[in-house]
Amino acid sequence: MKYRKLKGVQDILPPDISVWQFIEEKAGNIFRSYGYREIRLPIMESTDVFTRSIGETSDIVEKEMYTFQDKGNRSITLRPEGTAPFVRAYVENHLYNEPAPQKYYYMGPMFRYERPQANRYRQFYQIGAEAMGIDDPKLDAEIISMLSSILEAIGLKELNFEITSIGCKECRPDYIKALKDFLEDKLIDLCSDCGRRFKTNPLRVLDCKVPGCVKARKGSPPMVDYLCKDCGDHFEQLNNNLKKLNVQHTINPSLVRGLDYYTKTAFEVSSENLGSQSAVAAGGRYDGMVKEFGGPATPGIGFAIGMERIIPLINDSLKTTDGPELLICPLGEEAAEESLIIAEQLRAKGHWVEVNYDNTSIRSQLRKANRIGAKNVIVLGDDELENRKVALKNMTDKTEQIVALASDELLKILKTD
RNA sequence: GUGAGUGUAGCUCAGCUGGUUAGAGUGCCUGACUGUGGCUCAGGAUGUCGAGGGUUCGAACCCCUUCACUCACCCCA
Repeated sequence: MKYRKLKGVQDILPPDISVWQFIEEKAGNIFRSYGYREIRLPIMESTDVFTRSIGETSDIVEKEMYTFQDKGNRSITLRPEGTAPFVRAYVENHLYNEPAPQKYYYMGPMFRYERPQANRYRQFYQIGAEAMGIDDPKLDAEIISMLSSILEAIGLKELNFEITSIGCKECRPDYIKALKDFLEDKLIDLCSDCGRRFKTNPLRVLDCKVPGCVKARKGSPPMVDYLCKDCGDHFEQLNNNLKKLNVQHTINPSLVRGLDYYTKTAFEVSSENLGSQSAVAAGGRYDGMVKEFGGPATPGIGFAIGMERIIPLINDSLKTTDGPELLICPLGEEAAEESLIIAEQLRAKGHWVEVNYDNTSIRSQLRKANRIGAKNVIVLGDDELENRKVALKNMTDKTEQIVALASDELLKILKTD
């Protein structure tokens, strides 16, 4: 084989496409019922769109971005996530001038240079939503409820909704200090990764799976205890609203976000039925980001669903392999030409009609009809051409009906199927 | 970037402590059935044994290198 696909990308073939379309359709319908409108953005941006917002020292920026120089020596990056480009577009197109909340959704590929793994790819697809201009926790509750509706509509079960608040510019530093104070004298018990995390991103120590670290951080102060008045109230109201909306969730104070721009609400949905990469969707509030992008101070909240994370959870029965409504099997050259004409007439009426191009035995043509899942078949030979009548055979119940060899006669039969 | 596992037919995989001509199942094609499918039966096609090097009288099998895939760590949807 001369060429192979790049590491971490995948070819999505027709049997799987029906699953993708199912998800996209369900999600789109629910988005629109909540007033979210589709937005389509470029898959590449100026590199600094990401470095500033995601955080210079985050793993994504440090080692996972597909970045290259274009012919004009500009640094370009294939988007590793959807929110930063969205905020760029939001500001650039002055979308904040529309009445708040402004609500958008998108579906498309993201790119991260990571080692591929089960349910993790270098090119992966996200379905995302962003709601701008409102900082009321009712909106937080509503968007989480919408996410829940989408996942439910797709038929996912055994999901865990976890939420927390990671505070804001005011209260988070206090908490980080408190956490570091707590961990300081336990540093020897932590794994080497956590030793590093202690310096770069102490919050990360909270979700380390190494048993020694789990033990060492026992009794560590929870973030929610350190929230300022504003963040604390926000979080409390969010919880109340979620209860009223009947969204089952748990509070996980050690939930950590990988991106720097998040404030207050952070949430994640995971599945017990995936491998190690169990997060199917995640999101949070980003109240400072629009201003950082040069727009007016505007709160925002959003989430993204990982397509590749939900697809393995979907029932395989959605993988359909449809066949044509009619396969025309000609015997001989004259019949073959006549077949083309009939097929064209039926297609013009919107029917899926195939013509068999192999001039082989009727047996082998019917075998083929069976294999491609044709619903009906007509055999077109010398007799049929002469009498202008054909037997239209239903492949499922084996019945045959003699009809005139004319498109509208055939049409009548096809329609009743 | 780190660690482990796996590469044999289109697909799933056998192939003993190295032994001569590399197999099975499934799928594919054809026929039995002169113009009627699925079942059955018979026949047929398809492999640089991932690649390169080495050891050996002899390598799919042992050794080295390399590539690819998979899973996990890191991190994340």
